[in-house]
Amino acid sequence: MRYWLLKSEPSTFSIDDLKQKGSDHWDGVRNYQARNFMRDEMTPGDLALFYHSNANPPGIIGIAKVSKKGYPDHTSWDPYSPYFDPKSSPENPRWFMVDVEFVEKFPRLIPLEELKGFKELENMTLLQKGSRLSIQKVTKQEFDFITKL
DNA sequence: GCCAACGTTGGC
DNA sequence: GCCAACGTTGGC
Repeated sequence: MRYWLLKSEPSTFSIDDLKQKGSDHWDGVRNYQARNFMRDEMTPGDLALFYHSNANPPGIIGIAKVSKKGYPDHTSWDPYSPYFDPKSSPENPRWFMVDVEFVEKFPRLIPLEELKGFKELENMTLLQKGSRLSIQKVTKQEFDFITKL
C-alpha cells in the first residue's frame, strides 16, 4: 500500500470532475519520473491526495484511489490530442497512465500555505523548493497527518 | 503576467 | 557527453 499526491489544474480537471465521473484515466502526464511511478509502482488500492495546482489558492482538496494499474496512454498517439507525442505509438508506447476513482472531497481545501507551516510535513516532496513533479510519493505519516487536518 | 526552477532538445 | 537555448510548471 503506497500513498501519492496527484496534481491537477482544476480548470482542466478538478476533484468535482472526478466526483462526477466516478473514475477516470490519469492521462497527459509527460514527465518520465511521473510516468515511471504510474508504469511501475502505482497499484490498485493505493490512495492519493488530490492537489489543485494553479488554483486560487492552491492546495489539497480530497482523496482518490488508484483503480487500475499502469497501461499505455492512448492520447499520446492521437494526433488530435493536445497530449500527442509523435514518438509514441501503440506498438511502442512512451507514456503510461493509471485509472483513479473518487474517494472523498474534503469539507475545505487545505491551502499550500497552511501545509508549509507544519513541522510534520517539512520533508514532503510538495514543499521542497522547485518541486514541479505532478505525481509525488507521500509517506503514510504525511498522508495520515493531512487527512486529519 | 512575471519569473525561478526544472526538464528536454539538439548542435557540436 | 556537454551545455546553451528553449519550453513548461506553477506560485505569487
